[in-house]
Amino acid sequence: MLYAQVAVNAPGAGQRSFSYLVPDELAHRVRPGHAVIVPFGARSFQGIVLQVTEEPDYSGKIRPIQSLTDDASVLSEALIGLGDWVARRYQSPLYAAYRPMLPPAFEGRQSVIVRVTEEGQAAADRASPLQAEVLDFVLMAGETTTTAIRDELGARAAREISALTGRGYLDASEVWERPRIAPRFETHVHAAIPMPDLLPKAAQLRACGAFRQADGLEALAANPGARLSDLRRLSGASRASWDALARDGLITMEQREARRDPLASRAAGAPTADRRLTPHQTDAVNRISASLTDRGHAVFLLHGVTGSGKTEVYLQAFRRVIEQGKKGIMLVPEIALTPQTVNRFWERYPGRVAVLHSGLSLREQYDEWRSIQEGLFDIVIGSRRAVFAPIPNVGLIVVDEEQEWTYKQESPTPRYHARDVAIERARREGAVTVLGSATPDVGTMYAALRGEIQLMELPGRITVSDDADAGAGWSERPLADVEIVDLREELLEGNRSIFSRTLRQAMSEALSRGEQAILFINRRGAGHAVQCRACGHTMRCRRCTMVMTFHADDESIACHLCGRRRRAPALCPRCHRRTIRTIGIGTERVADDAQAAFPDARVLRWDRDAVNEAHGHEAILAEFVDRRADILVGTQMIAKGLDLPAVTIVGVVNADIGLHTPDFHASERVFQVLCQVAGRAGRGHAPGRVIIQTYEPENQAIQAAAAQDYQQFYLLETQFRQRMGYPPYGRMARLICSRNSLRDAQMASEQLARALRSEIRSRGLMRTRIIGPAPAQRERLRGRYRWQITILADEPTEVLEMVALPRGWTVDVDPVSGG
DNA sequence: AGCACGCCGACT
DNA sequence: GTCGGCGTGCTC
Repeated sequence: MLYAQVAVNAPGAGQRSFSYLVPDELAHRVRPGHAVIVPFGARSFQGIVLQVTEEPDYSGKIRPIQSLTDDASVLSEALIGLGDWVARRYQSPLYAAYRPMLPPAFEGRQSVIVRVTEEGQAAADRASPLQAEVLDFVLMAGETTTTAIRDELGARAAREISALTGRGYLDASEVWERPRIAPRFETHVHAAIPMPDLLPKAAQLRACGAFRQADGLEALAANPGARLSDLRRLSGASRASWDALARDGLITMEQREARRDPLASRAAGAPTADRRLTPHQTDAVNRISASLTDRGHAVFLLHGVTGSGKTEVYLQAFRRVIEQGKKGIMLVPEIALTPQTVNRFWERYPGRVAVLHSGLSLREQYDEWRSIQEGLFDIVIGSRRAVFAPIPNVGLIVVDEEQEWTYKQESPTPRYHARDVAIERARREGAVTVLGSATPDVGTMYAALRGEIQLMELPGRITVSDDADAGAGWSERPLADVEIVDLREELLEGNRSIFSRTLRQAMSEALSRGEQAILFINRRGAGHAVQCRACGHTMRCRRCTMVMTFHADDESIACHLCGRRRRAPALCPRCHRRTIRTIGIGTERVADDAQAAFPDARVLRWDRDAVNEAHGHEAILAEFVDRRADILVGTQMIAKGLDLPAVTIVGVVNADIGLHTPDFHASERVFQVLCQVAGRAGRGHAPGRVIIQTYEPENQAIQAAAAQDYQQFYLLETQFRQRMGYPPYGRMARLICSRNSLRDAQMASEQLARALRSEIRSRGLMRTRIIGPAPAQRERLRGRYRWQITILADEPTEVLEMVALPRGWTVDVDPVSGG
């Protein structure tokens, strides 16, 4: 007898796998990685076979697997092991850990088919009016589904179904609807007789009066192996004629899987040549390459400022990987914001790069996934989920801008960090990981300084010359010149504008030279909170208690957490005076003020709102790159890896925003984003200038960013982290409980905190701390109250496994934001 | 989803 | 004492 260990997609299946009997008729087909349907409690669910054994792993009753949904394996052995690690590390349900690895649209829908029984046909008078209505409906339809009953007769009627099945009046059976996206096949036609015989045979058929078949054979002679649909269009021969040709043994038809290639529209020209490397780049490529060959896994941190040539190192490292017959994964923080990186990969390796992202249609995602699994691509580029790409034979995983928090999945579970998963996956598959950053995550640098990660520095910025006469080469460029402007002094001297005199003058000089400027704000939305100047009341979301943001375009206020939107009030709801104003600054306000200050300049706004309304990222970006705008106003998005040579001035409108959020990463984030923004200036031949405006010029994160001094920041920040016991000096896990009432949330979290503390005391764990309970950073979310407990420990997972987590709690291991 | 189990208050 | 409501945990 064969038994299968299955990860079941059922709520409450938890972190365990379940044993099932493999029915004899499936014995030779069920393998690890296959998708199955299994009974679980009263219903059946989809599952993934993790292991097939001869002995059961469970002593209770074992039920058989119901069916196999796909003959192809959806998960490799390596990914099965990785999913187990993800579930443990991030305390997620087992099946959930596999979900990001599965093909798009994998999960089918269960539907229940109902039929009226003989008993039910005679029972109309014994049922309630509502039940009789249901019976009538089902009887009329002959056979229907519970969803159809709900749609036609309403939810109340649908609730009667179980009563009716219980009394034997209805017969219910479950079916699994095929996943909406199944592989699409298309028919290709081949000649079954020698090619030179085709045309004579066609003439012969024509002589017998089979004109259509003759036309078909002629078309086939000109296009051997073509798709049936194309041949039908070319020849005019119907499907019946082709079937006749096949029946007579003149042709054969082959079913081939049809694919749509999302990159197909891009011209596949000759690949671009590798650029000449600096000595530091050469050294980096060689070190990566050397560890590829010795099969041991290695992790590198490639530390270099923006413009130091990290991408070229990745590109040439991938070449070494491909030369060894292996493949690679390239992770980027957000695919829509890094079109230039994607293009460089595509141009260097035309036709061999797959792109995985949510912008594709489901069908495209599915096709891409299948092609990757079959090994048709050498490199997969994508955002965090691509770390789970079904690529066989991984040799290298690159995590570009590894400090970005978009690599952390916040919800739904599994709340994984793609950088850490990348390292683990590479370790399991004997591959190399390269983390790249200008401002590495404090934890990554800490690991590098401890020798767990090999550090490679790319000092300086380089300019690549593609001048053919001079030969492709490079030269060093200075970093931008950064200065801090104290906004308090501006205010004292009567300047109430958002532009300091320094920034205004620098911008006007740059614009008069025909250069471009960027204005950066560390947040999105129009003029921020809405506040009454008379009584100080601020408009907050009733469900989330978040400050609501004013949007000038439709005079509305919106909660950026739950999306609730309403008209901006004209009167203060508290004191009923007409003294409502917006406070803070948003992109709209900055764009308006910039336009007023520089009336001749063309101002362009780039933030999530502008992108959603008008055109896509690439369109807005192209407008600026093509010099159809002079000033670009934007949020974090403009800080990402854009190459904008004509920008010579970058103004940070208010560097303080974000410094005071209740999250231990606050300084690190401000430092990182300021460094990134500073890197935008002077990427061309003209020198760049960065002006950071702040009310807090003595802040050390701002000073370190202005000095572009990573080391200074690192030393400062690690002192703080060590003093507080924050990561990387120990790891963190956050537990959040969400309840309908404040009292429940508070009581539940106090109870759990007590249980955890007593557990820790009785085991004598000295290096484990429980912080809280406290209201979560977002105390109210979607109408529920949220409280949190924070665990600091060397291995928070161990602490979590000591106490069974009650219902209604979520766990975030290695959180990157405050609850 | 549907069932078993245990806890608590209302009744015989 | 028993009955039953309901919250909680379990389903290979």
